[in-house]
Amino acid sequence: MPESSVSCRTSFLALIHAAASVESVIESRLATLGLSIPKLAALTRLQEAGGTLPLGHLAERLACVKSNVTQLVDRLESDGLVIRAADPSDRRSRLAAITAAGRRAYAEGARAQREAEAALFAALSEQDVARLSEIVAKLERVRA
Amino acid sequence: MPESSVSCRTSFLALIHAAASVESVIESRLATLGLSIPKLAALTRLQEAGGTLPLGHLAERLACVKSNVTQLVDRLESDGLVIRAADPSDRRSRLAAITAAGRRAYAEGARAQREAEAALFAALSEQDVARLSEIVAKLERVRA
DNA sequence: GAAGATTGAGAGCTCAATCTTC
DNA sequence: GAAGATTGAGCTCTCAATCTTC
Repeated sequence: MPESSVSCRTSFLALIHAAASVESVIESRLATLGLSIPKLAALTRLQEAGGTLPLGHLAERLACVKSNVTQLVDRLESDGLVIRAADPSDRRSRLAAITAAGRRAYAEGARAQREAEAALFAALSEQDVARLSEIVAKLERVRA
Repeated sequence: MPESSVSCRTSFLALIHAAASVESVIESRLATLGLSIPKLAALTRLQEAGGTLPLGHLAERLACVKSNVTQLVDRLESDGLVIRAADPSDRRSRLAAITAAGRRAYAEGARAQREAEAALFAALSEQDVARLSEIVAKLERVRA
């Protein structure tokens, strides 16, 4: 769990960073299943797509760079959760395919994630959630 | 800039993650100065401490593991921003000492950070900031 | 033995360069 | 040449093991 602990003092950004660190609630639950957030995210996209996806598309849906997916799938593959297969329609392309073990891991991971999120949700009122999205939207506007 | 882009869809955690990604505002400004958030954080702690700090203390103030600081100081050292010195009082200990270039980098970096934060602040009302800290506090409570 | 720091291995991320196939 | 994927180099971070000094 990397999670830039070093930056935890950027005055008001500290708030945002602290908020982000609740990710660790989910992270630790997933860790007991041998999963991580990036791994579960990949399995989720794969599952959503029916089990198979060219690496490039997976990268898009994960909103990250292709080389990142190459390595993520490497790890997933050595975990036995995914395998690479040839793409019949284009020999340049490689398909990431979820395995039976991958589906099981996905199911358990998704449940753990739902539960952790429910706990987080429970701590906030509807109004809190609304305010949070509003604030985030304002902040996002600066970013551009 | 690592910044776990892959996890950007954990339903409501997506909000928090999006918020955290405003860090990139600061990150890119620092990048033009050859700095990063962790590097600037280390220089800041050093500056606060009068220019010198045993690596272990630096790790504490940075709220991270010692081995992380070892490597961070390695990079800072090859940037010429910090040097390692012997600790006269304890031969086990090594001192990280900020250099003249390090002080200059700190000054520029701190200014860039202040400006970026001011821009972020400007986007929020006082009430927004208050609400945000409140929400973060609630979330933090779950984390335990 | 305990406290400093470092090293080794590995997860997660990025960019630039490369290789194959279209 | 452009689109797939991969590789190489590097940043940030963690944990476990090691080495030196107390």
